[in-house]
Amino acid sequence: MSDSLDVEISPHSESFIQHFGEMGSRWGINRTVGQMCALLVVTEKPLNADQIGAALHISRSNVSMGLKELQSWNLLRAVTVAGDRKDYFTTPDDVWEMARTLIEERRKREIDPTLSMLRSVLLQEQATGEDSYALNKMNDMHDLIELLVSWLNEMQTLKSQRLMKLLKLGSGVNKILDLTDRVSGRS
Amino acid sequence: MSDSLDVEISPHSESFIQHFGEMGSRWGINRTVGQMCALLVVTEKPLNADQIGAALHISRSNVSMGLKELQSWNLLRAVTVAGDRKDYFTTPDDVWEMARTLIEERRKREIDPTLSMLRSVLLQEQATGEDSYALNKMNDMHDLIELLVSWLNEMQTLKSQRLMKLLKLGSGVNKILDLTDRVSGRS
DNA sequence: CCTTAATTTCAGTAATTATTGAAATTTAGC
DNA sequence: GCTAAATTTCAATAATTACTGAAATTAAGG
Repeated sequence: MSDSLDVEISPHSESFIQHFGEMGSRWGINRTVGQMCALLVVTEKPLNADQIGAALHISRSNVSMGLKELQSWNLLRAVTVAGDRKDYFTTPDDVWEMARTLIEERRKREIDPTLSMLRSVLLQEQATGEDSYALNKMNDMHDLIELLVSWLNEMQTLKSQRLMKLLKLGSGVNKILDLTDRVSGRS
Repeated sequence: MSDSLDVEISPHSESFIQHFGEMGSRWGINRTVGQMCALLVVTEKPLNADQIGAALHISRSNVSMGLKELQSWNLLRAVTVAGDRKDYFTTPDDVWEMARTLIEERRKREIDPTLSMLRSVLLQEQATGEDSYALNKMNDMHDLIELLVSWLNEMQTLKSQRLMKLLKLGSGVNKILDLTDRVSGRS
């Protein structure tokens, strides 16, 4: 059964969708995918591919490719409607969940490959000590990224409530750290 | 006085530079700029534009544009050599400093504009309560991003040593948080 | 199974972004 | 302030990436 193709988009939502389209290029994603994601976020009901295409004035095939892309980012929830053969899509309700997913995926794509590369280069490091300046830099970078990644992973294990509390504390954590230092007598 | 155009690049460094070129596209930067940055990181001595171009096999004008781009990311240190009219460039020695700069710049380009957009949309919010679902989502997103950004800003104020300690603590902070909660009687 | 709706794939084309060489501008030393 | 070296700008073009419509594939309902 074909639903209406008219998806009501308020001016506010329109701004929001446009913005995500423009920002898309600054992220690794393209305009269309950014707009699709934004549309699904601000639309309460799940949408089918035709509705998405109509709302954003893009072709059906472009929608299909965009959905595949969003799926690869784990940002899609598929919904099946009884008596309708079309697939309906929406994004997770909780923006915190989305943020976590986004951070995790970006880590996988943008940081992990560099960590692997650095590991493999440093592993092959000959005993010759040649180009020690460069190897030293790579080592520093490796350690930094490894620390960041393992910290990120630990944060990912926390419940959203806990994470929020931690974030709100901000550099206040520093004071606590200060305290524990003094107690255990470290610098 | 024209230095040699031959910049020695070890196989290790070559892998490193290639990798940053490829990853460049996943970041918002292009291949060439990624390679230039990587080259300057692993090369001890500052390089001039001709040397960079020769090392990466790119045109002089491309180097010029790339340098401008890197400059806009605050990732360049310019060095003047006595008796040489050419400009020499390198990246900051400390990879932690570079990481901080990178995170700050990415925040400015990728997060701040979205925060502004959300603020302005939410500010215009009419009393009508129309499209409340979308406005609600934007509000959630606004609060999340604001929290993240202010946390990032606070972290930026910490000294590298302090930051490292905090990162190493990881979710261990959670236990301390737990403790303070119990002491002050919160959940 | 067969039919038809729905989705995906893909080759061609459009749009965007990156790169170049030549010309213009800037800069430093005389 | 003149000269020559160094750098930047910019219009042309190369390379890449995005988008489309048509054809192929998949999947649901009888």
